[in-house]
Amino acid sequence: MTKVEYNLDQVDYKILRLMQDNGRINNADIARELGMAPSAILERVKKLEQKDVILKYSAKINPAAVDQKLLSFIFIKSNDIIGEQRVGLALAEIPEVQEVHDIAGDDGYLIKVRTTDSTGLVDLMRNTLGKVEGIISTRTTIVLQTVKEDQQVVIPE
Amino acid sequence: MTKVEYNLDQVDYKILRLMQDNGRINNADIARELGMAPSAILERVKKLEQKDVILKYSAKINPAAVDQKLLSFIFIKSNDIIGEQRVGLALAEIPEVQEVHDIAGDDGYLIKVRTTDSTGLVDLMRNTLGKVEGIISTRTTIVLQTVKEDQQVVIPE
DNA sequence: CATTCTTTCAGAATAATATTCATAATTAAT
DNA sequence: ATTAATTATGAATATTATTCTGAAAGAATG
Repeated sequence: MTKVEYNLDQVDYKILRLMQDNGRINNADIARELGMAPSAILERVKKLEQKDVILKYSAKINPAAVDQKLLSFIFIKSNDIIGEQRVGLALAEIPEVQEVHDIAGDDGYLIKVRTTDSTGLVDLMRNTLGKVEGIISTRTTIVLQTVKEDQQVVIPE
Repeated sequence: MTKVEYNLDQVDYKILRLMQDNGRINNADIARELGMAPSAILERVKKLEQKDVILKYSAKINPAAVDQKLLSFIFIKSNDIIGEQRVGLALAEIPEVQEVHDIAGDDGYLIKVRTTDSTGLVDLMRNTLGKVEGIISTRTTIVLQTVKEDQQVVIPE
């Protein structure tokens, strides 16, 4: 348990807002936006990366373009002991599983899964989930339509 | 309803894999990786952006670093008619709401919300959700711990 | 306060990448 | 086959990234 101090200031927040919105914005543009030198921006961005404030950069790909049209959420009850997460880690290794959350109340997980279609989902549940030791039951929720989906976080001040 | 043809080939898939993993990878590096000229990569990437295969680039920010430590999922029952989504669109406008999915079965939505803490969640539910017309009921699920969270999509071939 | 230590920034110099464009190669269409 | 359309290359130029030195600003110390 390492308590981390982030100590971000107003300038950091501005940089984060810009980069959250456009992960490929360049230092020169950020510098222009904030009225600073590019070299100063570079230093700050590197620091933000090192402090794990910025965790990753990624291109968001249209799931339909790669034939992953079905989105589902599955509640999974497991026999994991509190704290450990044998099942959770096994679930996390499945490529179609985008998220694994340990949830309160149900000694279980909520996972988010993308497959080609319902057949792909059934296959995944049978062939992959079925082989994970410790799963007691599942309850699947199919998404008909996604109205919003991003990971933009609210940045203070 | 516009049926779109994406027509992606092996090279596109390789580019997508690289960019999904590192949204800031540069054309020169992709070119080296694929044994092509940087200018050719640039053209393809631009095309992928225009065809909405690549939807967005973004920096993933550590929620804890900006004091958004609590993640919750909320099922929301609404009186929206099938197809319309008055409530869904209203929910999508809330900055703390990262995702809004129209789900099968319950004439309702599943939303993903980040707040500072449980107090922030209660405030949001009272002050913001409470003002959305058409919400019949809610059921909240608190996330204790996240094991995995990304939007990496499985890319074929 | 003065001094030291630390952090952050600016600005210049250089390295690397992005972008453009004309041409060649490849692929698809008829 | 021939033409048309797409995609790639390679060179030239524009921009940006990166490094580095010194200055400025802040924090900590006595």
